[in-house]
Amino acid sequence: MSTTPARWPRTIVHADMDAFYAAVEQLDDPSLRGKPILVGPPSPRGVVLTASYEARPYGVGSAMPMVEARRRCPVAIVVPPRFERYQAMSRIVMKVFREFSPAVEALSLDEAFLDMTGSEKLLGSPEHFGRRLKDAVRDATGGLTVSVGISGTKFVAKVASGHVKPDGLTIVPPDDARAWLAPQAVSRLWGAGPKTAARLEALGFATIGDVAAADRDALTKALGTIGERLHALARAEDPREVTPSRAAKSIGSEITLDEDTRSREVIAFHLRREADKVARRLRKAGLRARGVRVKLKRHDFALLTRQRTLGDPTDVADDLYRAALALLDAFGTLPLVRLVGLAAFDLEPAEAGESQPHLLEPRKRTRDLEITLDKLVERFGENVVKRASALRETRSPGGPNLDFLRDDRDD
DNA sequence: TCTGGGGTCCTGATGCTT
DNA sequence: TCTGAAGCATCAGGACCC
Repeated sequence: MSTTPARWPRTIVHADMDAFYAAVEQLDDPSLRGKPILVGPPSPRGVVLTASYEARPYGVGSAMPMVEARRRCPVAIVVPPRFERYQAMSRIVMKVFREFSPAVEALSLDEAFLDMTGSEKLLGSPEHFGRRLKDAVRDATGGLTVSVGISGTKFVAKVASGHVKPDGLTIVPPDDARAWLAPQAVSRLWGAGPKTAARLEALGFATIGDVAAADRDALTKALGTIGERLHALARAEDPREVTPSRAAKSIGSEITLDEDTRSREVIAFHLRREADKVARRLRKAGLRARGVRVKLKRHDFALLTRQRTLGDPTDVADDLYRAALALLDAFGTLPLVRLVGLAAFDLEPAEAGESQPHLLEPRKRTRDLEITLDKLVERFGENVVKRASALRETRSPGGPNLDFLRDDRDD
């Protein structure tokens, strides 16, 4: 075994903040420290985004329905998410990462890969720069901890960062990677979710070592290309590079309704709001879309989608909304739905200037701003607007229930 | 337990073009 | 002009990740 990075073909670090949203809340509010907290929306159909480590012994975790999490952990304090605050803290963390390597690939707000290949002369052994990275994050954030995995590939580094949590540091020399992975469950393979893991287990593969030892062609025949990929990962073969930035391929927004509906008017009302949000984000990103996709989730959780290519690329809410209405017709008789979503895809850069909010043509801004309460009532009818407003009021009690009507600012 | 919202990638079916 | 094959693009759905 060698932990001397000079002998490593590549040195990849995966850094994963510990219970990030919950940790930020505990950092900002000392009264929450040391207590079980659940970060998640107060909506009756919400799920837990992050549970603090104090809450986890009660059997709660991410993606668990909030109702169930509160049943399991009645003493937990529920905190609504503050994404702007998490984004601000994430920028601080990513800045620390970039002080260690110019090649930082953010996977989400709270985790990133760093390519540290060749940095051993400057920063010493993986143990040494791993500890320095953790200390730097703690100092820059005022106390947040990060778990770090270091190995020769992205996949092994990622599994390693999750090996000891919170505040862990796990180093897996490339020569040891395959043996280190071998006893772990197949569900730890990147790309093997519940369905694929169940199929692997049905085929007799319980551990990553079992997959590594399998015949590649047989695995590919049984599972398709995913089988080939999992076989390579299980053998610690992962040539993917750390890529600092990737262009977005789609921008979408969706909302789970507090009550299921089959009303075209109510669904159209929500599509209008999602179109406004998506258009605003397109302009902020300096992008226009060539395609629009509408997503409906049925009451039984089956997903239905319809998409179309637009004649001209757009970043205007009205264009997205018109396309969405046409797609709504393409569904035919509407089922009982619980979620309404709209996404823009086939993105391309907007022409210079048009992406800047302050440079938008007055006519274009007027087109987005023209959705006033009167227009909504005219378009959907008073009852629909009242119903949608009432639903919103139940989600944001006390708040101005139609504030989104003015929400055209490019924040 | 009863399931969010943001995405990416893959697959099979279908339709268009050559 | 018609037909079939091949290649490509588009669409809908599924699985996955954080």
